[in-house]
Amino acid sequence: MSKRETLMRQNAIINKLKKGPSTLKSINEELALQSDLHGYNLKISNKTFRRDLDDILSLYQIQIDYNTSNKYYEIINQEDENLSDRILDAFNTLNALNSSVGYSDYLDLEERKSTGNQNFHGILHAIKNRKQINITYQSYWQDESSLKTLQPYLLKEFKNRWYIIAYDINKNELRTYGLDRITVFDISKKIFKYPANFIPKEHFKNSFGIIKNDSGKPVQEVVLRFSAQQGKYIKSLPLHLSQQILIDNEEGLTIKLNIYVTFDLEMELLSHGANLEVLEPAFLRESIKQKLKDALTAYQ
DNA sequence: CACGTTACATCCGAACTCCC
DNA sequence: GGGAGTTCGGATGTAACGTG
Repeated sequence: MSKRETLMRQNAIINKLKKGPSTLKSINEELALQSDLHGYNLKISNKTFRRDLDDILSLYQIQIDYNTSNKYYEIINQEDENLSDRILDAFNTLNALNSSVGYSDYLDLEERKSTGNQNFHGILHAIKNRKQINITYQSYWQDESSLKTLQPYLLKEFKNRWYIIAYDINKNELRTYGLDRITVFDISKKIFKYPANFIPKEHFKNSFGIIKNDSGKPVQEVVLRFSAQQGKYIKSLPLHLSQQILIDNEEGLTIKLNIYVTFDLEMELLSHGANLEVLEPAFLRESIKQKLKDALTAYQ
């Protein structure tokens, strides 16, 4: 059974359950149907089905549980649907590209900088099998590239870039690395233990993007006032899960976030320019004010 | 009774090696 | 360089026991 069949099978299980809860029997029927449709053999034993559920949880962050009272399987965590959808999407794209080998004359792919996706499968494999990885990493901030040994926990997408959340053996702490900055990648044979207390969703609960907390300050109540026009956009596409609307009228939109003040949050706030006023906390208001002043001096 | 867990044997594809 | 043979590790299935 090829790796692609495994991926297709797990995709089929997820898609089936996304349509609604299912008994094991009807999942097996769906797999048999898909096998006929695509000419693959996706039919499996109960044991492999169990293993697939574990894999789906660790790879796609989708939890599938058995509902004892109703006697069916169902997807439990729908809140983080975006992340798992994106991972599924990436998988499908990769599969399509993999199966297109030999067709390069007929495919004209968009030119773009590598996002590090070539390591996607390998890293997922390492996360799933709890294998340490060795990477050569070229930081944005340093000229020299460095060798790192990581225990990978999670792949996360943020603003069209992919990041790996991993425990850095040498630094002795949890770090985030951009896939596009990884120049050399290999999977070691060393197995690590996935920490029971690490819950990916919880880890980034109070973070804006992929930086957990670089200021060392506790979670802040950040109050922001947007122009009425920009407010419409912010309402339809909230900045953060914790976003609460305080005031919403023709003068503007005031919102509150419970969030760490990080570098990437400040960059986001600055990108809204004159459409945004930071009200609280005071240190953030001051920091943004200073950065805007600095920006202005370049034009004087 | 149906699912969950653990242990172990088996199978198969991928990678490696060797030879022509 | 590539085809045949070999090795190895990961994926799968079977079975036995646990659990609620």
